[in-house]
Amino acid sequence: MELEKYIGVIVHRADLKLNNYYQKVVNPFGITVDQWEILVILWEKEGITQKELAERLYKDQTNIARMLFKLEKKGFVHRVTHETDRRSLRVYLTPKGREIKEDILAPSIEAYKKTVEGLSEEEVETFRRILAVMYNNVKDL
Amino acid sequence: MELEKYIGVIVHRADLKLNNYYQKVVNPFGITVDQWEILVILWEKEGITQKELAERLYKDQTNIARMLFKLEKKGFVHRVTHETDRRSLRVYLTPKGREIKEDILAPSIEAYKKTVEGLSEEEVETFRRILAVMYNNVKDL
DNA sequence: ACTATATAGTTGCTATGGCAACTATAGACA
DNA sequence: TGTCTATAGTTGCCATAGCAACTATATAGT
Repeated sequence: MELEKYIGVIVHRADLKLNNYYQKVVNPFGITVDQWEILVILWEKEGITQKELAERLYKDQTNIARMLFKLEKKGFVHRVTHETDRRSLRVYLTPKGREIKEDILAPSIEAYKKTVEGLSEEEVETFRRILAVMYNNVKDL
Repeated sequence: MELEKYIGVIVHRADLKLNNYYQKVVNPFGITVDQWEILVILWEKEGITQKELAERLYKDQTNIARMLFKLEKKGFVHRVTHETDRRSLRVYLTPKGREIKEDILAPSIEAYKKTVEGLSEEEVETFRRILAVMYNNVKDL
């Protein structure tokens, strides 16, 4: 069977190219794409714990912790021990972390538009639907 | 804009899950998914150079070299200096490398079927087409 | 109150990805 | 032939991903 027939192979290739492009978009802000994902969540709601962040982003708690450490080192976020559960850490934005929210929005939307260029709204929706089916097909295997 | 609206985000998540599943499929053979990709190419044609492998797989030559090093260490491939260009290395399968080709085919096809379960042939083709459009949209940006 | 178990987070290890710098060889051109 | 440039591959660095082992704290059950 040809390599490109496997869904995982072509999705992986697309993922790398997309990530590569998105990285260039957020590069001027001094963050990585994955760090940007964390910030997007925090712009919506601060004070959530690392575990909640991990669940919200479908990412490994280990890696969330490490990314937060880097974001903290760069001055975008800070972490505070949970008042009633000293095992947990609440994550908050610094002024610097809040500041870039508005600046990064336009380039982000621009990136989205470039990604779906030449495709109808309906095609994009179809894509999302099929991707979700595939995701659910393999997620618990 | 909501995080899940970004194509890169959802494709990345799907990629991780797919990779995770495919990894379990090839695990019993003692290889990783990316190493499997290399083997698939070699099963089709041996003696190509690392550079050709990288181009064929749309992967970084650096990483191809490292994966080949691991495959060599595990005894699946061996590398021979090109007869007329001593900068190049030709990659060949060992008997062990050829052996698993047949054994791995059935589980691979099974994995493909599970991935596209519940989708029509046409839907899968549509998905491939749209993914290709997105890929081409961002590949040179 | 005491013990056993569960949970939040961290550390260490190995995998790929991508980039820059480097070595060695090949090829082009004067 | 000698030099300059291009190319194949390697090494080093930093990014995320995922897993196992570990620490510290919280909670359930006795």
